Amino acid sequence: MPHDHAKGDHSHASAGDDCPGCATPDLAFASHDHAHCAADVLARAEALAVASGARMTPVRRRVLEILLESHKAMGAYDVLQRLAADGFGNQPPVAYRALEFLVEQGFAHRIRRLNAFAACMHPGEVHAPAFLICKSCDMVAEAPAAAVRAALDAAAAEVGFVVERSNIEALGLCPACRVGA
Amino acid sequence: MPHDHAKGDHSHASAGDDCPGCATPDLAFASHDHAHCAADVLARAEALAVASGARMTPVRRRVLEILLESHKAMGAYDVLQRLAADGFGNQPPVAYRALEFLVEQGFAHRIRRLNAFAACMHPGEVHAPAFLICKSCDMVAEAPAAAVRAALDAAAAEVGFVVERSNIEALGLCPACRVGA
DNA sequence: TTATCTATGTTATATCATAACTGGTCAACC
DNA sequence: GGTTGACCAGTTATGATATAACATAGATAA
Repeated sequence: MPHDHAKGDHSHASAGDDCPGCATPDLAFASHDHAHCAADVLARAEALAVASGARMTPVRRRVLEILLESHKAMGAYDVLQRLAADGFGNQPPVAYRALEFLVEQGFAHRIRRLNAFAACMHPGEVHAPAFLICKSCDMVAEAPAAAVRAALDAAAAEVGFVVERSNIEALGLCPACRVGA
Repeated sequence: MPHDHAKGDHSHASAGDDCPGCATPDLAFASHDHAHCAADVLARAEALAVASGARMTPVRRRVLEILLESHKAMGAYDVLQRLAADGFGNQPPVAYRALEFLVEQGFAHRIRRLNAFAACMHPGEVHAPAFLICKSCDMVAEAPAAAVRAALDAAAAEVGFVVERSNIEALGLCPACRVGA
């Protein structure tokens, strides 16, 4: 098993078991079959939605698909433009509501540093990611950050503060861009 | 010595040595003589600016004073309103430029989660703070987060990512509000 | 003292986000 | 079948945050 999932090994909706997300936690920065990667994540999200009773409507699905097209974060208005081109509404709330749903369900993440959103590459897995944002190619990866969260909780506990939610984002250079520049 | 400063023990511009910032890293959440606290931080920032050749102009000083009035983060437009009331310009760039200067100098921090700014309570000390944001009283404390940063650097390094800047913010309940609620 | 640099002020606009209301769809229930 | 209630999508309108670009004025350095 490539890595531990907090909920045990997840089951893939698609056939086969060469899930890129399992093979590489730093998926975004690794070269991979992105079509497979995106389809796999989408399928997993769909399955989770069915399981939890959350309604994966056409707009919501389309927004997730759009986010999954690349490992970059997208602004709500960029998403909106794409939606409008596909015949969906073209007013901000359409995009924001779908994005909010995806974030709530854990199918997408909000990257505060960029005022943008990125598809979650590990839907259904309990993960507390740190976001690694490459300033050169704009790609965003989710790094496993259990240790970081633990350190943060400890630092907070030291002053009597109880952490409820946190965002941990790092700006820097991904492996590929570090070599290039 | 209350705690270690990376640059050695700082010297206080004000007399005495009962610097609240030294006594309590979780300054914001501890009850303290805030007038003293603010004056001390301001004096330290002024001294640092002189030392580094950075120009602490009237607007910039005033913005820092405003931020120092409480341990809460303030939006740029709130700051602007205060500036305008004091006879400074009342257009957004006036506030944004002063805030940008303060952040660059390390005299203030940007809290991305709040789209707001808070005075740095440890100017001149090398520190990599995590921000603890109380969702009840809105106060923001800087927790010493060297360990958190180290964990983040390590998690990033594992996938070949080099961290340049990072923001670590936690939302939760401060000691006082935790008791109250 | 002139040239240069930096800071402030202003106008205008870009970008990000949400409130409030309208109408449509679907399932549960009578 | 019709009604109800929940939820979703669409729209209008506005609010909140942030920056580009240019004009003016003050400090610094030659």
